[in-house]
Amino acid sequence: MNKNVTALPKTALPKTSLPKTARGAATRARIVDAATALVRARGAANTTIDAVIEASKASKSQVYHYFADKDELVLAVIQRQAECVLGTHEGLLRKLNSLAGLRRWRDAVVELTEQTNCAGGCPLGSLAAELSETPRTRAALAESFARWAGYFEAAFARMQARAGKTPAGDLRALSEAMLASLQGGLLLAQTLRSTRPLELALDMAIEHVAARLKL
Amino acid sequence: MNKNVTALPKTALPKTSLPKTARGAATRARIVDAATALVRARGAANTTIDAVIEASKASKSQVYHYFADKDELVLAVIQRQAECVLGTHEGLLRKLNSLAGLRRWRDAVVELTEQTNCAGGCPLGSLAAELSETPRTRAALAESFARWAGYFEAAFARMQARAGKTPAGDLRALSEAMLASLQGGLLLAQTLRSTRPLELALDMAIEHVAARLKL
DNA sequence: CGAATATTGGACTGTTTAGTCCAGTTACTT
DNA sequence: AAGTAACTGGACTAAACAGTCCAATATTCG
Repeated sequence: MNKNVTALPKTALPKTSLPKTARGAATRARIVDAATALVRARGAANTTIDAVIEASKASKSQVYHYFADKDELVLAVIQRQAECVLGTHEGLLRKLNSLAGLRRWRDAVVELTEQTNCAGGCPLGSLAAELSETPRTRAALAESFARWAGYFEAAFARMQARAGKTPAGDLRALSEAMLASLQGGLLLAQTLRSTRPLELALDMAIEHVAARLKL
Repeated sequence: MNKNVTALPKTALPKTSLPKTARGAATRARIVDAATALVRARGAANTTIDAVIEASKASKSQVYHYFADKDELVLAVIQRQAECVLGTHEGLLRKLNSLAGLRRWRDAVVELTEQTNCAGGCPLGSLAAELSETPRTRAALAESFARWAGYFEAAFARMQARAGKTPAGDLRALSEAMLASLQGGLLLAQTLRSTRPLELALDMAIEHVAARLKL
């Protein structure tokens, strides 16, 4: 895939149309949804277009009508998965403004991980590990992580405000450390099939936040 | 690959011989070394046997003489990479017995990451993200992580002993949190192409260790 | 030496894969 | 209704792929 010696930038000329009717939009969505589930289960490299076609009940011409090639589809999968993960965490973090709230978020994450027997790891983290060496996928994933960190940052700011502290300390740094703990904890949980490393990593990060925010 | 409905356990009958002469051992080593480099660069799923053959200057019959199938070769790659990574970190951690030493280890890791422009992430972490959903590869990776945590644990024990403290606290938990920070920091560093999240995660973990060990 | 065993070269097979192509159908517009 | 554009079905191609096979060459050892 994309082993050309002269790999041109993909965005040059679009060549692939966005859906222009509701029916087309539904087809495209079915394809992306099926691809997202398959990539989640087997990774991008192990997901074939034919499998996506079968799972989405689409035809080959439909896939190539909306996506120039497999790389484009994978990019759409990243965006779809990011929407989903960031949506979940934005919901969990949106109104958070206390250490107790942060601990409830921790419990929710652990619970979610337990429910899948620690399998699969973080949907976004797994994509990041596989797709961080190609520019466009890397950029999409980097942006997603940045937005994720932004949700933490906003929550920490609310925590600080609520405690009557003047906004101080590097909240961005704090949120990056939190995200790193989460990702590392989820990866170890996946490999060791235990939520323990995840719990330990998150508890450490929460303590760190409390200390830095003087809460 | 291995899509049989009746997937038998692989260890049943070996069918593949270990090298019995020095020449054979050298061939096998060449194959594993080449495969390890390719898997590191492109992931296991994107590494073909043919590419391994070309890179190692071996022939197809040589590969299948020493490995029953691609899965077996990937397993050998995991073991090889684990040897390498654990060897490096064991060397760095072996004589460590102080907070200052831990900070030097941190600097070495950051330095190493910088030298590759944050590309590739952790060689073992990347394998873990890709290969934690198949039993044998997952088991090999879990064991490697456990050994890695063991090196931290031993270092923390020395730190505690040197400070004249009685061995207290859950050193295992501390080392798992440290490993999680390292893995999460390396993943974010890889995706964001910046050592900053790695530095933040490691500094947080070191502070945590200091606090728990009362150093 | 000479038999037995280990190793090697590489052609070959059957399957899977990404991607192409075009004829046919559906929906929108006027 | 007719013309245009969007969408769809699926056969087809060329390349890549994992894995097989066997004849040939080395190496070991009694």
